[in-house]
Amino acid sequence: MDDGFDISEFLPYLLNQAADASSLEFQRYYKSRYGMLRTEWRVLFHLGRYGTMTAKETCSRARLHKTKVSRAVAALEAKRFLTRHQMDDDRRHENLILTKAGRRAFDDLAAAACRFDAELVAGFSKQERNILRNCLRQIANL
Amino acid sequence: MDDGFDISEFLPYLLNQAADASSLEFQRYYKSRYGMLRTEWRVLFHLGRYGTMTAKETCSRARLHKTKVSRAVAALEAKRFLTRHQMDDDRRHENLILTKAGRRAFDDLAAAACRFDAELVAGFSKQERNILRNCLRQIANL
DNA sequence: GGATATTAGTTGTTTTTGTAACTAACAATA
DNA sequence: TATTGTTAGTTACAAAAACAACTAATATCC
Repeated sequence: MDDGFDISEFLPYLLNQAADASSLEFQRYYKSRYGMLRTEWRVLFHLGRYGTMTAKETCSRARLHKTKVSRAVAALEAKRFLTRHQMDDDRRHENLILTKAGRRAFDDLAAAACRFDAELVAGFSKQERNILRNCLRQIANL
Repeated sequence: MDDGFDISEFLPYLLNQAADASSLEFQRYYKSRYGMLRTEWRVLFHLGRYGTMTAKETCSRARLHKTKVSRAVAALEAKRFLTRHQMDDDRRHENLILTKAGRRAFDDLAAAACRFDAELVAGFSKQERNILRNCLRQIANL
């Protein structure tokens, strides 16, 4: 039964620990600065990065359940970070559009993310960085 | 402001997506098979891998808050996967010891973890695997 | 056109987590 | 030996997540 596999090297375990550790500081940043929750940041991030889209599209892109997105959108709307625009051809769809304030928040958070990211990979070589991100993208099916 | 950093490459984002994706199947396994929660698996994992220890030690090793560990230990005890043994020299400490059933569950889950892990890294070279795990360990401060 | 099925999104209810306050055992100090 | 402080662990309550049931708009099929 012992084929030399050490459970402490279990990838999901390492990934979860690394994800938690790496998110901590940034989480504090958007939480204290904008009172945002994780899911709200995720939605803002996708709208800021990929542009206007519907809630449905946000779900599949961000891999979030529709109830989570629904509540995050409501929260971002309450903060005046986005507005909803019902489509005429199908009134079930509503496009989510960032406001000026939403865009500003995204820009600020993206800049902060850039700084945090640089810190995280500071100790890694160019090659390590590339391999790391490539592997992660593959594991995440991104 | 645009220094060429693409937020979709943000490490905490990739890490969280990869962690979620990689944990999914395994989570289903221990949930359906043993009705275990994530934190319970974590505690079982540390006791199985590193042997008998107190709840406190489990907290720091697994990086879990004491309330989470307290509840997980209670749940594992209810499942008869571990027993508590109060220490005579300091009755605040209680050692957590896996039962036969607890050991069996750990062995089974460790074997399953091994299989899942192999699947996850199947597409990666030896070098990629090493770099990936090394980077993750560093990011997680493990 | 009207019944039925789908789809986008919301709301309500139950679990699980996070935070803070608590108890019990021990330690240190006057 | 009372007083104060610290530590291990639990419990109570508030916040957040997960899951299921719901509404409203549209599409499909008869």
